[in-house]
Amino acid sequence: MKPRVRFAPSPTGFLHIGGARTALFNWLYARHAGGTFILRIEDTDAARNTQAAVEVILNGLRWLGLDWDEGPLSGDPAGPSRGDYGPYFQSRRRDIYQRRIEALLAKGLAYEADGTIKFKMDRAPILIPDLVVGDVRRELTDREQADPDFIIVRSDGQPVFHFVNVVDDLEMGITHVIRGEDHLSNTAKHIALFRALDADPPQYAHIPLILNSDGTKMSKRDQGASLMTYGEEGYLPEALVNYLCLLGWSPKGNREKMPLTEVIAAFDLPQILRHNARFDLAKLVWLNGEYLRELSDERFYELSAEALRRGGLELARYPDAYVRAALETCKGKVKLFSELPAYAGFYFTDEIKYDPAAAEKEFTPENRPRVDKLRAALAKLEPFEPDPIGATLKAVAQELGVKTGVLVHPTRLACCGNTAGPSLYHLLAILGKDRALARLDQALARMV
RNA sequence: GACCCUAUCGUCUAGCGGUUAGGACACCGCCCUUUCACGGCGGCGGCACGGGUUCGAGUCCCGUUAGGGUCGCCA
Repeated sequence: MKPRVRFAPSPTGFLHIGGARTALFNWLYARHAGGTFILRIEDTDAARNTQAAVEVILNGLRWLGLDWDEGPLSGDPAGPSRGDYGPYFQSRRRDIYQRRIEALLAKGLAYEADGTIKFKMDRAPILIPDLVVGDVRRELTDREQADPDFIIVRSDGQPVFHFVNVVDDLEMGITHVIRGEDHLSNTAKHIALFRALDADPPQYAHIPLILNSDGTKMSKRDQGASLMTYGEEGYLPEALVNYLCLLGWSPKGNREKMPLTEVIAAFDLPQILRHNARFDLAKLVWLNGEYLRELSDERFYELSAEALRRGGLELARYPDAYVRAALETCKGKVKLFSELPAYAGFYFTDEIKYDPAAAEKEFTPENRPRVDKLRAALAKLEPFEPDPIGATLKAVAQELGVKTGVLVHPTRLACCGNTAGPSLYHLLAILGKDRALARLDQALARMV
């Protein structure tokens, strides 16, 4: 039987990074096993659900490249969907839940209490077979000893999570429930519910949680908790996906960066680690840099331009060829697109802000005649291209009896405002002789 | 309070009774070099603690400690 797995988020208006990884692991397993990946929206709590909140989830999954075989195609519960097990919004499955409630009532496995309907929970410990954790024997806690039964229908008639989750997994033919370990304890309730519904529970695989870098629980408000921020801050989805694969699962063989197709081939449930993992942003950044370096020129250009516009630079004022040439000098240099406004901004403005410490060090009276001599040489240079520019720098330095670096540093600072940046020879060529000389003059004026 | 899960460098991990405990990120040197980044070389750094079992334990068992999770008319 082909596996059927699902990602069943509640539309709260954002997609948690942990939820994204849960979706990823479900997706990976489905793709690995040739199964079906289903997206189901758990919108039973009407008060906090909106179409926009659902769109956040859909867009998040799309951004990551996690396509679902069954599920909604839009955030509209009444809108189109794909698959034969719909509706895929719990808010549209009221009658299904109602039938199941009536069945439990008829069998005496549920009863009314204070306007709610409660489920008659098993008193004996329940064995939870788990593909990741192993067999877990769950006993009742002291509070549950006092009253093991739990509410499955609220007094307003709305069925609650534990119940709808089980009913939907049953009705949708879910074979493997892959979810966060925070649900492990609750699984006893779910298994009892499956039994009461005369059904075999699916196989469970509880995956470890993602913690903050300090080891605390990652909650909504924590930095990096929201998937959306990664796109905004210049991360590539393929880098994030790769990183997420490495959190709680290992390809073995000292592999780090690896194509998704290979991850799919190697991925399996029993190899998932049992302990929580801390989110290490530095490693994500490194991976992002690795992927960014390999990007096609076109995609690099598009994402870079977007990042620069986001940073307030007016690219439209410059010829497209100029923008492309400028951005090409940045490829392989930055690890995040969000670094670009600071890194490449000098290409798109004439107001250079010098790094104060560097200015003090480089814009000295001693450097004035050197830069002046270089300026004169560059002014006569034709064609104004990287190789001859480099040769000029070296020649002037030699005449001056100094290392090339002595000229490079103040020149770079004059043109970029920074001590680090793209290849100086290339950047000067792209800036063009007029702009380059003007920046040199501006810097020269400060060297008194 | 009860119940459940977990424990290898700072972090992510390899290890599945016999290893000089391996790799990656980060960090620190050196090399390369027009800066930075990349790349190359090297360094720092770990089996939480205590008992067992065994000829032999990072690996198996128990306990302690620590971290995480759950016990809702949230999901």
